[in-house]
Amino acid sequence: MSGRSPAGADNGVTQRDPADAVFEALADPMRRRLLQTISGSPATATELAGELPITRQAVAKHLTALSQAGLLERERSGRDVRYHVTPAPLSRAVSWMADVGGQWDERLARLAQISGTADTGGRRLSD
Amino acid sequence: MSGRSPAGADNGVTQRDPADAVFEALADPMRRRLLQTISGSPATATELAGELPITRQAVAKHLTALSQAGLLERERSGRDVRYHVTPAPLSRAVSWMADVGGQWDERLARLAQISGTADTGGRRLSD
DNA sequence: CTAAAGTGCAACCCACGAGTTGCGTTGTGA
DNA sequence: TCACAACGCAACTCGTGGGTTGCACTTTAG
Repeated sequence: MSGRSPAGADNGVTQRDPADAVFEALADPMRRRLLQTISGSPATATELAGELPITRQAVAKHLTALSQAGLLERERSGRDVRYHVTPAPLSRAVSWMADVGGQWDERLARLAQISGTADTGGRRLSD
Repeated sequence: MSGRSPAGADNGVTQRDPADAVFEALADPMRRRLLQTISGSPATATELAGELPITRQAVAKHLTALSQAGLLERERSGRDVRYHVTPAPLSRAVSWMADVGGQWDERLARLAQISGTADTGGRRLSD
């Protein structure tokens, strides 16, 4: 993404809420791929870089982004750092989607409630 | 987003799958806001621009993006175009997330399968 | 018929992020 | 102790997307 707002001061999207980070993190295909891989089995940046067409540094950046979104957790052991998935934030995202989707599908609505109570505690998470 | 791949030809993320568009569309806060607003009640670009700190043109672009992701549907009536939400693609996204989340929540997994079969027909949708 | 409102291009600007290279630091193993 | 491996930080490049302005086109209202 990019675009900022030469309009000055407040864009209306001033509040940096948690959901932002999650959606932003999931926006990048490479990051989704990483997340998926790690979900299979925890891995280090170097390992991941070995399986991907990008450098370790690039991987590291993505991992940082995913971590900041709360989707990954670092686990250091000696000189290497192993990452594993902490999917909790996903339910907030799911919750938001269900909110937007409305009752387009009763099942999804149920899903929203469940994931909502799962760790969000309730409604309202973004804008 | 940005970044391309000077690495040449195939990055490993060559396949432009549908999920890409959805996640990409949801990445932008303004777009999420639009989606949310429209989900409340269908609206035209000009209407939306009136409630937002950006120009109508910018709104139009976002609406195009959301439409291409299959999240909106245009409905022309005379000189104005009204958009309303078509949330089906969201279930694919949800399905993907549940896939990554694994069995972090058994209930979510079950529902994810359901919403997956809702219009995905099955598993596997991205990378 | 004409003015105004709503859309639809198209060109342009520029911040930001994905990716890179380079180098310093810290562990590990022989 | 010394070499290698995995990290971490920093600087730099460049493409892309969000946003804007400007103008042409079509429909509605008076």
